[in-house]
Amino acid sequence: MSPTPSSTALVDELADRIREMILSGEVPVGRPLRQADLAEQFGISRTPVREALRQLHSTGLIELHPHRGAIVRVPVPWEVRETYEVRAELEALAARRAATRLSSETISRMREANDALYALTMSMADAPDSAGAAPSGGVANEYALHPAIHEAAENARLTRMLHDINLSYPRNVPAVLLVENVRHREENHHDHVDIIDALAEGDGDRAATLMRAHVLKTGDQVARWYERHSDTTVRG
Amino acid sequence: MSPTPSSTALVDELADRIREMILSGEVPVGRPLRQADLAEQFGISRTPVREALRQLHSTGLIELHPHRGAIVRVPVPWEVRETYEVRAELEALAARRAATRLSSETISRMREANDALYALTMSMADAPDSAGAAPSGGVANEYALHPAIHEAAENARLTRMLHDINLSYPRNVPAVLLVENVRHREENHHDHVDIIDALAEGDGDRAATLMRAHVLKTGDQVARWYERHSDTTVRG
DNA sequence: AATGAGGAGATTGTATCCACCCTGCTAGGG
DNA sequence: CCCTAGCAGGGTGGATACAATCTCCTCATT
Repeated sequence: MSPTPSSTALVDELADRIREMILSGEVPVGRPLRQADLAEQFGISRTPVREALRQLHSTGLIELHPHRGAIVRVPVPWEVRETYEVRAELEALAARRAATRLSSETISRMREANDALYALTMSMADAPDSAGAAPSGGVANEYALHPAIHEAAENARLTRMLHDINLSYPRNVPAVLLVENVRHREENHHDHVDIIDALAEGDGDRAATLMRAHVLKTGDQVARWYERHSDTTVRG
Repeated sequence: MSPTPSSTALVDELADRIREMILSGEVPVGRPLRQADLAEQFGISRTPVREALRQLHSTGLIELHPHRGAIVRVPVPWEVRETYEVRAELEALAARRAATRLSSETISRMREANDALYALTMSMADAPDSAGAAPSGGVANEYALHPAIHEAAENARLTRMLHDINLSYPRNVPAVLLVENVRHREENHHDHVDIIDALAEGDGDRAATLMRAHVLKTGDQVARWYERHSDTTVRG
């Protein structure tokens, strides 16, 4: 969330910390975020906390009610669909641009990361204990393919907007989808393979089309997940 | 810039005011924005000013240097191209969605607004005095077609992202392009007519393709304008 | 004359303080 | 018994005060 030049470290880092608490599910959805509590928790005053919360509000992660405080925003399913529809177009653009810019080494690394992700989700499914609380660090690799494409697209604005979208909703939802559902896991891997193939051939149009369909499909799955778990905490 | 629930009125309104000062060119590019000055100017304390500036920073309109203050960000031409490339995809998506949702009355009103804009730019070109300092209020109608499509697209996230993009750069640049250049004026009007025709026929794919090309062309013109006026103030 | 150290002024970043707003409880009246 | 007005408490929004940092000017030294 730092467009070009880094602003002050403290409030941005603070916003990152709070955002991480929300995205990881450490702070349940709907829980009010008390400025005084956060200030005490981080050993600072309320002023930076206020600014950090406002920053999170601008990205749509929390709601700010006039004199009542801030609460973690609970995304309704149709919002998820809207977001993924936009994300699909942006990811498609990124894929189209990346197709003519990716080096063969990078593509090889993308294949490896994709296979590694597949193996990881399989192993996590085998251990049903950890299936629910997917460690965000490990499954953050799920996005390893996408960031590689974003970077290769060489469009800072595009990268930033996709980054912002990724920080809009708790990120453990797509992760649990991969772990808990065999079909999703297979389809995700297969989609990625197809996309990488198109990128390897330098076929931007096909990569874009595949990517758009892939993201829309994922969005549909995430939205369905939210529909199933509606009015429920999103702790995984 | 208010995602869903309105936060406090003051800072948001303040951010709008400052943003308007920047977008309208009232504050020259590169001029530092002093918190104390703004606070005194609006008769308030520095605290809300800080938060408003941070809000503007998150949209990329200003730069925040750690202990040195905020300055209006000068967009470099390649940034403009990047932004318009993203905007083209989003506008294309909006057009595709709008094609199946627009009522015939709305389309009629869009035609009228488009013709009115054409007449307005012609009259402004006839009066060379006001050509340079195009009143933003009048030429804000240039966007009348686009917001109508955004609204008809019925995707809040998409609308918000397009809105944010529109607030990223001084808006008088596309305006002067329309006023000062006959070919741009003609092409713009013609593009709009074609897009409206496609929308009237409910042809989403064609509307999207036309819109994408239209936005990319406009972006190219704007980027060229910036290239010509590089290291110059953007006052028109 | 050029360069670097040092200090004064200005400006931002953070902390603290006060006033207003909102909410929930309680008491009084219908 | 129910409904409404009033009051107390918690919490945020804004103002003010203080500390830290940066810039620029000045002056001494090479």
